[in-house]
Amino acid sequence: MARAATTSDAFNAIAEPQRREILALLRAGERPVTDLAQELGMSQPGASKHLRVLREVGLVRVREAGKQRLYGLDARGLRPIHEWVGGFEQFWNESFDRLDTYVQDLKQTQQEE
Amino acid sequence: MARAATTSDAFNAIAEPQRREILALLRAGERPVTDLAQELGMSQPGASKHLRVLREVGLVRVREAGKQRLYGLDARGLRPIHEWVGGFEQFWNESFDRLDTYVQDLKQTQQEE
DNA sequence: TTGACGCATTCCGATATGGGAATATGATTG
DNA sequence: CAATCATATTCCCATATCGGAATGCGTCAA
Repeated sequence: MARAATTSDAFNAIAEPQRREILALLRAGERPVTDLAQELGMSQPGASKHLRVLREVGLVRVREAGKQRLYGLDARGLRPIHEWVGGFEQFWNESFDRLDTYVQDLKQTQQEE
Repeated sequence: MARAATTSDAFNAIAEPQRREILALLRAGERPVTDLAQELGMSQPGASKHLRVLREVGLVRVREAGKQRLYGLDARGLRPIHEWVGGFEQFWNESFDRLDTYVQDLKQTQQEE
């Protein structure tokens, strides 16, 4: 088997930096593709491809507006990620005083040898 | 270019479900490789490979303990992710009343035609 | 030393990627 | 209808993946 598809879930979709930038931009409101492409310095096909991925995982919605297609944010799919990561909050605070102490002890032990 | 390396940052590293499971398990404390492999139903080399990725992005630390290597959680690298995703919190609440409303309006409009 | 154990690495195959270039599609305008 | 604008899709390439199988390597016990 190979790596999971970027479209397999939001975790994979947001692993790509440019897609994160797109999402960030869309917080300001809906935007047409070319707009996004230009603002982020990517090609039009590039933007379209990233938007396709975001659409497939449901992080973005499209609305037809004449010639244009306006993409808008649908952040609901980010919530599970926030919750999963949040499950580690106590560990990036509390716990690591211990670990740092441990590391310092180690260094000191080595110096003493 | 191809897809970014899984080791390029924490976002990529946690895109893989099994690595997420490893991290979750490690909240309970340090564990040797074989332990993890067995508990998660993966092969030993499989576990080793995933742990390597997690180590390279700094989400995990190793400690030699005789024959064994004890892996421990270092969740600090998850904090930036939590913050980035958190930047969308207002959008998965507030904003989507509007969008849902919009969608309902659309449906109604179509029925009326 | 010889085994045995715990882990890491390497080699393989199948697969999916992101980017660039070219092209197709669809709606709008004249 | 023809031309044009806004997007999407397709093709191609270089690259990196995850998984399985086999193997390497360091540590400990007899």
